[in-house]
Amino acid sequence: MKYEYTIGQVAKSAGCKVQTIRYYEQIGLLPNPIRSEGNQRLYSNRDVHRLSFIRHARDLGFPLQAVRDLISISDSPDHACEAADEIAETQLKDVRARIQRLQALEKELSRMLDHCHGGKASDCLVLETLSDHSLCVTEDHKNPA
Amino acid sequence: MKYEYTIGQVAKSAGCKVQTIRYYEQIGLLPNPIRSEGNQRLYSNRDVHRLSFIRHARDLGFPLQAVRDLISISDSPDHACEAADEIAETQLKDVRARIQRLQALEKELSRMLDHCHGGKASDCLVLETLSDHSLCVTEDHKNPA
DNA sequence: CCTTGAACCTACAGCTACTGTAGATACTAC
DNA sequence: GTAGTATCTACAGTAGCTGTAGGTTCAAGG
Repeated sequence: MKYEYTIGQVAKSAGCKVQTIRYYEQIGLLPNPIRSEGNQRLYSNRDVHRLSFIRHARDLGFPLQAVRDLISISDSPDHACEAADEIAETQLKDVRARIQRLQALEKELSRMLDHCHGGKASDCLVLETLSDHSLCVTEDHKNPA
Repeated sequence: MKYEYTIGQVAKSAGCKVQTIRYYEQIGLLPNPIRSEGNQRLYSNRDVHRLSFIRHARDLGFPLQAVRDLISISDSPDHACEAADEIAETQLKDVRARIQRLQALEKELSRMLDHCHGGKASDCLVLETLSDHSLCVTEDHKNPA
């Protein structure tokens, strides 16, 4: 196995910061890489691949713990697909819940702004609405998301 | 002005934790309340009102700095409504961007899962997709949100 | 009056997922 | 040889709380 990439090159190809890679190493998400004579980290293609797996999962909004689980699944020889499935499904539910919540927020915010644009500065509906929760149309945003 | 509410009562009515209130006080979002003889915090209706303003803004996703700005606007005598408007509008844009991003994630996640359900455990598309960014249909999720 | 238990107090550590900084060393190009 | 960039370690800081430890205060019951 060739170890040919510096941390900077790897960071660039993964679209993340150098510190992020060191952070992943520190928390055990990436293995300790070998070092050059001058004590600089050297990465193989395999390492690069793992990092891109992590970044992709993170881009998809998976929390680090889920990424950890996904890695251990994909590392295990029998690839327990159902477990990976379940993690992805949990994540999907979470994403959908967040979308719902954000849409409720959007509704309330734009309602607030619509009214305010029409009114005078003296009776700013933005501030009034914020002051008085009872003016809310939607109460959905109180739900966890 | 009557100071009649304990921190616990205020927390309950605002739907937040006691610690959160102390935290808001610490960072200067809530004024230092008066204290009872036994050194316990006592709040007025005005304090309760301000906390509910803060919580409502937070429920709407405003970051604390925006909340700070909104408070100072609503505290100022001439109520610069346009400034409040602008903050709300920024927030609305942000919410919409987040919705877009999350919808892209949703699409990719469900695509991933759809394929996986159909396939065999041996070629888990969840793990494969995560491994290979090039399998992505949407690349939108790379945009900041 | 005394005790019990809940609510309160301060001060600080911990959470997620990084990001930034300081000061030192290594590598690359001219 | 030297300049400039990349890397190294170690640690502090970010947002927005939340939890914990170890101690006080308060309200109710016996």
